[in-house]
Amino acid sequence: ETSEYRYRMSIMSSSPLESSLTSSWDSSNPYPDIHTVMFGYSGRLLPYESQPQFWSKYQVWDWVQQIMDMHQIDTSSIPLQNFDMDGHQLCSLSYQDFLLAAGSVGPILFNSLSELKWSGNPGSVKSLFVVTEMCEPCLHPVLPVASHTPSNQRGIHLWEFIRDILIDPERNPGLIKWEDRREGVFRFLKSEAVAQLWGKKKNNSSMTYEKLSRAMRYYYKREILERVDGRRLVYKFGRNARGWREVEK
DNA sequence: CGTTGCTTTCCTGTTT
DNA sequence: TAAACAGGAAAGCAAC
Repeated sequence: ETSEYRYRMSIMSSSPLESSLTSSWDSSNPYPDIHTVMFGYSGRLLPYESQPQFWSKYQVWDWVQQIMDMHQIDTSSIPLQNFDMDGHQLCSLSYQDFLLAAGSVGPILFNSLSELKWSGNPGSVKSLFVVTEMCEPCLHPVLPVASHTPSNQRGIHLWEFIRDILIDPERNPGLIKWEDRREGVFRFLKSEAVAQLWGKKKNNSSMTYEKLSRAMRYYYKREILERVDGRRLVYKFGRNARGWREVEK
């Protein structure tokens, strides 16, 4: 497994991906550890680790955003809703489909996907072993998703929506990151993307971080959130926020 | 129908 | 300077 590991690392180190990842991971830490470089945010598995046709729709989003980052394109310049699909659907898109979905960015995404289709790692037993060894969520399994994704209850609250993205790193496409897991401190990495996703949930295509953050500020009074001063895009769960701790119930 | 809770929208001003 | 932060004010809306 050592050779495969070195192979992976050499790919990662020589690509623009590394700088893209480390800069958005934590600007205060110039020396990201192996875990960070290999798995990115929240210990999640990078979509590059498997074949695109098997990506979840969250991994598709992740891929789109990382390609945009690599090309220094603002994520908000294309409607991410157009990529609300899983890897299988993504792989069946034509060049024309990409043009329609992403305009001038379409060809970039199309070419990137074409490359991945050819060089995609089949996902061997060894790579799965490495993932199991290093993936934090595997060592500390989160509570069943069903208890947090209300199928019977209508109308999810914003803070629950944020929490559910955070506690399920597998599905968190680098949108929000824990700053201090135990204390419940977290930071928005892609504020506008989170707003779009929230808007999608509420069937509101005009949602922005500006408006989302106003709702977040209302949570301070209700002690669902606590203030974190001087740190942009950073929030902290308060005493009235439930279901975010690692050991809770 | 009216109330209530939770936003959503808009705004002006301040801070980073 | 752009992006966030702060809140007041008021509208929207679904549940009750």
